[in-house]
Amino acid sequence: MESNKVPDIVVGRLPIYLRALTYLAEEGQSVVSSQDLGKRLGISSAQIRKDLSHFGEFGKQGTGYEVGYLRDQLKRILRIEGRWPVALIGCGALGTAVAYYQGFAPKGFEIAAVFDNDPGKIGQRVSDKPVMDVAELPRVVREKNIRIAIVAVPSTAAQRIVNTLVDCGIKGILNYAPINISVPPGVQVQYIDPAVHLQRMTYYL
Amino acid sequence: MESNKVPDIVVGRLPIYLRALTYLAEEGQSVVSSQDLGKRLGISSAQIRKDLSHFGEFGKQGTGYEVGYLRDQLKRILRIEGRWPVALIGCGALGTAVAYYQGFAPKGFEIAAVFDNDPGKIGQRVSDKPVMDVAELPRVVREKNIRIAIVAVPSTAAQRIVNTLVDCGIKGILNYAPINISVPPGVQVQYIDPAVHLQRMTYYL
DNA sequence: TAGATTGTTAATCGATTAACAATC
DNA sequence: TAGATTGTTAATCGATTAACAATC
Repeated sequence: MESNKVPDIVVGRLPIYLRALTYLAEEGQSVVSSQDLGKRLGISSAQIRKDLSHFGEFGKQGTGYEVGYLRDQLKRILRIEGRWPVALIGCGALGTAVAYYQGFAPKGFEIAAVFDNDPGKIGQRVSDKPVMDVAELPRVVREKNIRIAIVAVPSTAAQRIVNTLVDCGIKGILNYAPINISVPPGVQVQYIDPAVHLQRMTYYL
Repeated sequence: MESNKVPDIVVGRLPIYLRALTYLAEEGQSVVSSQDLGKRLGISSAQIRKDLSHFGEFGKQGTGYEVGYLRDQLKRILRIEGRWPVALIGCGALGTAVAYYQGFAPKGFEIAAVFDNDPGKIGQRVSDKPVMDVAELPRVVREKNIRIAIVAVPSTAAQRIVNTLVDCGIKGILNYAPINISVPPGVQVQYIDPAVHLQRMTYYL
């Protein structure tokens, strides 16, 4: 095990491994080799072994990896054994869809609070949660110990709300607004922009 | 200009550059240097110049890049001068949200047809488009000359529908199902899995 | 002209892969 | 034991960066 700095690109692959292992566990497969897993993901077996070796020794020579065990270890490494509370900012069409999305809970996240700045929306319920005034962000973030936020506001409002979030102590932001935002060091940002993914494909068509 | 094979990672950054240039053009900025742009995106100026150099010479020494011109060149390179018709498969909560998403049109895509296999949904309208039977996929894809599809079906159905799409001649797939799918060479796949992005951040929290 | 910035080369840096001893 | 597969090392491959001549 090398306990130095693990490359971001390696950390970025762990959730992909985890997703595949969770699937295999559901399928009832109890053991998987790096070769099996690699074939499934389009990744070389050497890369999988090297990636995992950053965190420890999880396999058995001649056999491979115990699916459930490796899955749990990856959850531990990624710190998603429990359930992270997440703040959702923006309750328009996109934000509402995010609020109803079923995919977060099984992966270790729950929308703990929903915010908007439209008086017409504040107080209403979305996916069984009350929409709160953005002004309440600092209080709620503190009270619920929220460290991650999902930004689903219009592009024009994105940087402003991100600044607010950072001030509230948010350390991870998942940004659905199709715009680059800037954050201070130590704050993680990930982007979801489906159009960008489509544009990555057209070059090859 | 090097007209050999352009690395995928370079092609992948072009939509990011394009997004920033579109934004700058809207802001009324007419010229941008690689340094400006890089600072905005958190990318080195050298990398931006190197990336662009794969496709031609677009800048002017001492000045930088004309924003509108470079934006249009990137659109040309990415082949998004026109509007690509896209098939949307799956009309549940997620698919419906995708159908209503406003972000595709300005980036060069339009949902040209919506499909589901639920008789209760077929014939209804979603975002002003009729939901069609998946059985009609081959005909519609051919008639509308569709080459890109968005998959928003349950994980359990994803690989099956992807196989159908590939048989229909689809060459690019944007997959919202949280599962790895396999496709033959020559078919592009991109993934949208918000939970994976969240999991990439928790490691650092 | 002086200052700024490009496009490109060469050097550096980092990631992937091949290979294999260890061992289940 | 024989076969298979891990974890790790060293080699390879590719991507990023520094530097600078060219030139606007």
